Amino acid sequence: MALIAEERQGRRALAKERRRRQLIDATIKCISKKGLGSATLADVAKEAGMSQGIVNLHFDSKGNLLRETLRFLIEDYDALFMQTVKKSSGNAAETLRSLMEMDLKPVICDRRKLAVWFAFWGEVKAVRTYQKICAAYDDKYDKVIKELCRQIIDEGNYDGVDAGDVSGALTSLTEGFWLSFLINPKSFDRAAAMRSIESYLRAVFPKHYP
Amino acid sequence: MALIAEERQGRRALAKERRRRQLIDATIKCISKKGLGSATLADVAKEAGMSQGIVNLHFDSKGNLLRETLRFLIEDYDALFMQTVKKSSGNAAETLRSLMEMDLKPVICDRRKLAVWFAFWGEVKAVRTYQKICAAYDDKYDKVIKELCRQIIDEGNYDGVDAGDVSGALTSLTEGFWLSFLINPKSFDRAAAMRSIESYLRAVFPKHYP
DNA sequence: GAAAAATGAATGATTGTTCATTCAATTTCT
DNA sequence: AGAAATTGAATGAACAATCATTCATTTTTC
Repeated sequence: MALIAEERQGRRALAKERRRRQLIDATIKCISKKGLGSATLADVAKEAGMSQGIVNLHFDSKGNLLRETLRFLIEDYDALFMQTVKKSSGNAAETLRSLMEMDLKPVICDRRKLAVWFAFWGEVKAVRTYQKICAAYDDKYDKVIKELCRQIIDEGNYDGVDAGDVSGALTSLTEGFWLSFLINPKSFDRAAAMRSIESYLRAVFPKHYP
Repeated sequence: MALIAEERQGRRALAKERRRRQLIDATIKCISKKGLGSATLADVAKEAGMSQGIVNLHFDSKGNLLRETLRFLIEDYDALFMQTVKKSSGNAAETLRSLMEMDLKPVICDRRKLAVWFAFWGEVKAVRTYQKICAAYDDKYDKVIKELCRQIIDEGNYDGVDAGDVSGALTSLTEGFWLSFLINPKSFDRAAAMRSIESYLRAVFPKHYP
């Protein structure tokens, strides 16, 4: 179906999709540079090298542009997450470690992108749409990680370890590291962060992470 | 020094300080309600039940009001942090746990306040002043917690445990929980978060947290 | 009654949105 | 196939709304 639709698309439709993507890229740059509140449509258009009214032409309104930008960020993350799960299928312990490593990779743990994530998170309580989008995906990832923990606990017969507690700790760990990196990039150390995560995994699941 | 300054203050000066405080409170409410970008000075004045030009009278500019609001939030947190350290002096392990518990107390882990924290964090990369303020305090807390970890490691002769790694992980944990609470308040469970933290402490310092 | 505080209407700058117009691509017609 | 007609993308000037800031005036405090 997607193929048929794409075949139908002439140069025009493809160009349109490209334009939207270029504008979203420009939006990300502008937000990371000036903040969500101060990034204007003129800034975005200039950053993209296009004209004043271009955003309203392609997105109708600023609100739409911002929502689509958030959606793009999430889908970008989601694709990497799913790909990571798929690649390392089979071994739960290995999958879990891969996912933790993924969150610290430069593609994700990039200050420019993180600034935009936090900008949206900062409006989550004020803008219901943002919250819904974020909450839905957070739930999804939490379920996957919890299930991996469950499997590991089952395999290792770990006593007194709750899958939910561990998965909660793991996701919080990475999100907290992101904040540290955003606020204090100089003192942040990717390797140290990964060590922290591994030391935690080793402590909780000693048989799986020797 | 603070006392002398306050004694010097007549009713007027006190009222002025009270006004500033009321305006900061109103600002916090407005930011949590509308977001940092959409909260206007008219909103703040209305929330405080005062007149249009009141913010410029007391803070000169909107930028100043926002900076002072961030400073207020931090000093508020700082006071509690220092008080917690002071109270539970003596035992490093106990102090550390108290600090972790503190971060999950309703006074701190309050969605309205957290929304404002994240709003500022979302602009950290764009507004240098915010970054400097946040980074300075983050450093301060990191040092305290790292020192506590060092003591615990020393007491317990823990091998292969790095104080910096553990303190980094602990602060990341709480900050990550704050984000979870902000995004998904329904599925967030204070007790579960505390269990996660304790499970981490138990895993890393088994002799101190049995 | 003088000084300070507070008000709220007015101001000017910023910014999202609209729209008439231009230009290029695609389709239709011969 | 090539000319004419149509469509839709893109522009940027103009518009309208919003909002921080100012200030003349009123109210309160000492």
